[in-house]
Amino acid sequence: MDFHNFDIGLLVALDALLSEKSVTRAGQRLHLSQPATSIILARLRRYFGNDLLVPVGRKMVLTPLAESLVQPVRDCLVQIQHTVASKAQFNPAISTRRFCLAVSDYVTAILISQALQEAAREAPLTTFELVRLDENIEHKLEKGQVDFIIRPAVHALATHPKEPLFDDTHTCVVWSKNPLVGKRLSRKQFLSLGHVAVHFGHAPAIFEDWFATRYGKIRKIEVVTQDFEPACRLVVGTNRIATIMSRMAQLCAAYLPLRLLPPPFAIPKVTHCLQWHRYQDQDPGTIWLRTLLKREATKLTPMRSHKAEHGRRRRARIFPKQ
DNA sequence: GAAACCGCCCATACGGTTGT
DNA sequence: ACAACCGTATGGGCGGTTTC
Repeated sequence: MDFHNFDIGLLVALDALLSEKSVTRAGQRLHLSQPATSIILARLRRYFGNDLLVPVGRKMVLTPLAESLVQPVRDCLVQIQHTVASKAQFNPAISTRRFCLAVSDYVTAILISQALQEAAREAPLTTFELVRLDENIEHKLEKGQVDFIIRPAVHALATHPKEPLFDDTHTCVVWSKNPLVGKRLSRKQFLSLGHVAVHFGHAPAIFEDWFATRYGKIRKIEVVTQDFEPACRLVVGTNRIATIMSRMAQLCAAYLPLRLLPPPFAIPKVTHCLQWHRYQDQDPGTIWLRTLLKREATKLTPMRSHKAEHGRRRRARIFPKQ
């Protein structure tokens, strides 16, 4: 193939220039000086026979040709990045690779903490970065800045592969000394209490979304937090209630004065799935971590529905263990 | 309102460094 | 030795702010 002196360095610089729309900022991103970046821009202009970036007042704007290059150039770089990674051998025993996972505190608590213990045994030199499920997370996956996203399957992207990991139900959480709630929770009580809601940046947690769609804004949401664990802490010492994933509720109840109650609504089970970039589908390192996460997920105890749980407790009272 | 000033940004000239 | 690339210094354009 003849690229007429167009090398991958120019492609990386073009990507920086197109996304930053500034020679100075592109230079900072490329760890080059502004003049060096300006010369690269001049080379790109000669190559394409187009100004690419033109000054409008104090800003630089993209020409139509440059606009048309933004996504193809990005796709091309992501594909190169993943191709290079997939060609490299992955040996867990000696790999120093860094994996970036976008997860909630809930997934970290119930799955990732265990999975990383196993990873430390199999691949002691690998490192991990856990990032929040913020509004840019899909963009970060597209750009190759995040290797995996673990979140409810209903939020998964259709454009990238995914695999279900585990199911969970919802549980209502109140302070153990909450005087307004007994052993059971009625719909009337649920609606009369102040609520602690969980929102991940721009998006509400799956229960909040489900409830709002079904019943509208009929709850008193008194506190909004970004994670599940703080939601549990924020009901302690108050008459508030939080509705969160059951495994997280059980974990928190082990060290916080909480009472767990079945929700007075039939909330559907939530399937959490693992998602990765389509270009990483054959990457040996990604396959290793996918396999490990899937294996750890199967070790999670299956969640009983609350109806079954009630029945089990009743049977336990009737037929106590000897 | 106009001029002066300032800050930001880009392009160019020039010299140093590095690899072939 | 030469080419390629980089950084520093510098100049010019532009817009915003200040001063008169």
